[in-house]
Amino acid sequence: MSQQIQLTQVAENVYEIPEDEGMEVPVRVYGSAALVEEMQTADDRTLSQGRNVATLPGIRKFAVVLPDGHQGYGFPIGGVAAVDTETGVISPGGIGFDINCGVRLLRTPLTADDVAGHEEELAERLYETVPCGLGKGGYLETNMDDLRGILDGGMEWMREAGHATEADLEHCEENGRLDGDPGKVPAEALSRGHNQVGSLGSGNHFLEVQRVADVYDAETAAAFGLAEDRIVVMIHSGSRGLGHQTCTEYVRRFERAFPDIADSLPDKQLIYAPLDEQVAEDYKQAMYAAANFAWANRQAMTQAVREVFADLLGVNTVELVYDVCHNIAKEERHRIDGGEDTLLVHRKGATRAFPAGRPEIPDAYRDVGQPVFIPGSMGTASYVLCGGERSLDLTFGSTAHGAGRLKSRMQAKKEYSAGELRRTLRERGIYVRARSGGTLAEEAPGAYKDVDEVIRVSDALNIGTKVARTVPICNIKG
DNA sequence: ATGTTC
Repeated sequence: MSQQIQLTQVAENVYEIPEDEGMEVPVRVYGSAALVEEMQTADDRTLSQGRNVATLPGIRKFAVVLPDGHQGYGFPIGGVAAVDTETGVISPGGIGFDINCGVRLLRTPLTADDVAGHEEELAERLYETVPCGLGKGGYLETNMDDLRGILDGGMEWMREAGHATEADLEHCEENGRLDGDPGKVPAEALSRGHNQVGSLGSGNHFLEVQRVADVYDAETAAAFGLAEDRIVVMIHSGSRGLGHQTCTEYVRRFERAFPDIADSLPDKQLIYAPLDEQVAEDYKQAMYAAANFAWANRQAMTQAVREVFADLLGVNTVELVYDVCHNIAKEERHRIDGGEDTLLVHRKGATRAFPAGRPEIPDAYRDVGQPVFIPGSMGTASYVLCGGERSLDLTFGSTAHGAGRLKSRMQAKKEYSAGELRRTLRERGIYVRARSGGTLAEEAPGAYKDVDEVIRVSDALNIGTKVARTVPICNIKG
């Protein structure tokens, strides 16, 4: 059924779908031969979706598919589309249903020896303290007024309410706040979100206690406050039901407002709104408000982690290294063909990876480069990278966001058994506490690409360079 | 990803 897309190799780890009829720009695909081959298997729509993205009005330079690219709603997950802010469009599929899904890393003063023997207890306490899985309940109790404050203020509201420090804000992309309008968030999204502040969610979301197993770049690691054997905590979560409902409703609004656009698309899921339309601006404002919610959510879980580490291990200095978004669109200045332009950069399953010097990077890291966190699949390694010097030229300042799914959730559920996975992990000293066995099977390492390979490509291309590798000690998930 | 199927 699916038509085979022809790729041309242009350099080591760099491939291209040449521009042809209907495309505004070519598609750049970054990956090793093995990773690119996985995108070319029968019925895989990653590359045809990449090609569809290249037809978007106002898209500049090239559509990007990253080494972890796999098929998603309309757009590939692991993709970047940068559009002109005047002639371009905004597309919910280029941002993702989980608005401002992202990853934050916390560092503790502990080493592996300090937590030895406490692994299971730690997993249990974290599991009890951070609501996970589908449905209602968050670590933080919030009413509707609080929710509006969160949607407007993000991490700033959290600080004013006593749930975040100034240092937390300073170590967050955008300082944990974008200028959105809570009034543009659909009422149903509000009702789904108001009691989910500080909740993990399901699927590939997790909270993991990790040990820094390898350091590749000691100087940069030191700048990030990391060293070998140090205990860190990684949180991967997003905007829960609120972001999902916001995306769903604006997809519907766009379809209704622009039936002619909907009819003309190569894929219905590519639906977009021209940026000069009011509904495009409304979606952007709602998306930024939902992004603020996601930051508050990750911050609330950070407070839960602090509570557990203080109670259980007497540790009162759990500090935020950084917090990255991997499902968002932001206006940024980029150089194309010698000129500098303001572009709306859609990153879906793509992490901003700005090199040293960019004004967006917080003071603490500006001379080094932006920290980037890339979780592997459950039970494998995760990576800390640093924004690379070539990222602005190759990927609009972006790199991958994870291992990248290889098998569908349904296929994984058929192939793997939760009990066996739990046993295998435990034999390796990793405690996994999950609310649902189904989720465990869906997230089996075999369902994902090889994260080491994804990282190797990012490092070799110098879009995000290797700083450290972390391995799990205990993991909680929905 | 998701009150996992409007």
